[in-house]
Amino acid sequence: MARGAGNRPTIYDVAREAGVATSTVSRALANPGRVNARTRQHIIEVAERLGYHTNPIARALPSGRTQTVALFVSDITNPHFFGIIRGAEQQTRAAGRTLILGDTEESPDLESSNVEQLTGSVDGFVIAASRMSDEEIGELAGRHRLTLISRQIEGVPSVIVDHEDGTRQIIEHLASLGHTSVAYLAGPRRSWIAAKRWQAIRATARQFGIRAARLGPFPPAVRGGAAAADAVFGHGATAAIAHNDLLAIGMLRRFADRGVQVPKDISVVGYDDIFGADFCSPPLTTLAGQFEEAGRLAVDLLLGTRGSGSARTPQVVLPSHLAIRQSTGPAPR
Amino acid sequence: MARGAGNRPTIYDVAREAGVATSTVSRALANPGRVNARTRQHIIEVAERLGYHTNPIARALPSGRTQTVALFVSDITNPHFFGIIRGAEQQTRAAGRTLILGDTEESPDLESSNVEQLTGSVDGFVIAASRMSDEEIGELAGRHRLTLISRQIEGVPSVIVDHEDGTRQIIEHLASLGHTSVAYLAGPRRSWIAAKRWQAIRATARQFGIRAARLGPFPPAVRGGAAAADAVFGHGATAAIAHNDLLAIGMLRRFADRGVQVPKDISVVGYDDIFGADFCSPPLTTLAGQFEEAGRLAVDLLLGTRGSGSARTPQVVLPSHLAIRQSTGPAPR
DNA sequence: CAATCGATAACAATCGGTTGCCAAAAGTTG
DNA sequence: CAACTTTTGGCAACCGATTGTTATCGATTG
Repeated sequence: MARGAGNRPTIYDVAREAGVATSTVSRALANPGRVNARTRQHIIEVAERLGYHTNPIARALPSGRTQTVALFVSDITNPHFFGIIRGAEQQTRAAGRTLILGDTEESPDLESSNVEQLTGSVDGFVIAASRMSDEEIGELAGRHRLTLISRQIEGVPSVIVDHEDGTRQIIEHLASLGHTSVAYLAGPRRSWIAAKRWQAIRATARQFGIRAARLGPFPPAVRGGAAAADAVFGHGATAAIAHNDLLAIGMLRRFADRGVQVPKDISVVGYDDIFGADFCSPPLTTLAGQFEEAGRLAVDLLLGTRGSGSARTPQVVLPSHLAIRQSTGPAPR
Repeated sequence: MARGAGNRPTIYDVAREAGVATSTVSRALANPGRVNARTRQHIIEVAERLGYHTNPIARALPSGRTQTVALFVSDITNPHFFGIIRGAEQQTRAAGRTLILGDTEESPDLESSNVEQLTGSVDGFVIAASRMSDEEIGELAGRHRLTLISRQIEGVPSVIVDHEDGTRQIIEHLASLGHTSVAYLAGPRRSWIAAKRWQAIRATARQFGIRAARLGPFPPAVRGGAAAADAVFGHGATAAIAHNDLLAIGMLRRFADRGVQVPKDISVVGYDDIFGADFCSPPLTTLAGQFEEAGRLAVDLLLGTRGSGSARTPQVVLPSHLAIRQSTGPAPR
């Protein structure tokens, strides 16, 4: 049988060297109090000398706990997720765990198959911007420890950034600039948050007496921006609310190419405040949220670190605020 | 003893249900040919019906192979690494493995302690932009499967993007624009690639009869740009070569704030061609490399997928090309 | 001085697969 | 039909740690 790489010393080596039983070594290392202080000290010294490290695989087998958390994002190339990844990585490490990262490429099937594949290797899952249906997620949540980011479902712990209030801020901002017709450049059909954004836009626009139209969907990436820009230009709205910053940045570029001036001819707003939103041209007005914090919280919820252990499933809503930059301005008359 | 989460069916359940021995189940699932086709079919059906999935932990224990690869990056917030992460994730998944991501926060100690902690849980390590010394890396490479990105050390497999030729392209470009004095805004002291870049800049500049100065080091982040911009302005060089695009973008912003015009008053060049380099203001001239490919290749090398198994340790050098945009122009007279 | 009690350490089962070896069954040949 | 070869399946050990249970030892106490 192939030996594990490197022939690292095992608990048996330590036990033999220290002249005690393996169980004593195990307890000395993990469970102080069950073993004499002197013996314990001796064992620790021997372990140190031999360069012993406990084998995480062997430890995980009986307990079923791997000290590992998986994070899935719907598109690893979207800078929006960097904050989430970073926060989750930090918090996971702070809890002495390890983070596994997966890209689900906007595919609900890849999500569930990834979960299936990693079951047993991880203690729980954080899924950001899931593309699965409510039913699928509910079913998965029943069989695994699972926390959501940017998705809210009854009975499943989640962290989202306040989209309703955020969208209100956007509409209010545009209304105060005199816009009376806005277009929402929609995100993926399966995106829960895209649906919520449109709902909020429509409802708030009505309150402010603003016409709102939904165009698209478009790929939520820079390359989707050209079609989106052309669509909104054809539609005639004076303000465009892009599903996310990637799309918005792509639109800015297209407008520049076509000689459309932003914000003189048209205002553009995005969501997420990603890296680059503050130095694109013109700098983008966008809804900012604490996504790093969202990543941290999601891991906390998953590990049960946070909260008084109340019976209710925690549904955290983080505040959002509009970062107003130069891509929005007074409506053309 | 706590049962593993969910009480998933084991190979024993399948064996009992199918009326065969566990070894037969194991072989039927993994080793076709050692078991009768009919029996095998039956076992597979039973496994399917029971919803059986092999427990990766249990499988890993005897073999010592976890089908898992770890990737460490020196700063998870740097978009430069996104391409690498993405490529590594893709290739890992393509090989049926799982990627573990770690942030080492520019700290050599965190690198080695992370490696130590994950030893036994992963089959190998990919370290991008390692901050460890050659000796430490060599020592680590002796005890673990290890591949480097953006770092070259005798005897350790690695993938780098051609910095010498790339730097030659930068200097040549600046020379052709009439610049006679360039400044290199240095990256972290422990960065191998920062040292290499400066070497190449100095050597090539001499060939072209250009004066070269090294300023810094500066934090390789947008926030480092202000100090870097002021330094190069004070120095008087007409062209600035920033250690990376983050720093370059930070400089562009500072120049804009101070009313220094790029490229009329000063030219700016970066390295990496990160997300945002093409839409910052002005768009950044920068050295582009195939970093996604680098991530893929590094995983390939690690897993031994690539190569004819030659005895020499593979040291891949990927080509680079200068993406010329609007941040460079003729030298002011 | 003996009985009892507590602290400490050892034994052994267990987690869920994999695999070397052997035995039984099936098939082949003289 | 017997002897022999080839499949095929089962037994059992093993990976390295954890943990419930039991044995042992010394100390305390009636």
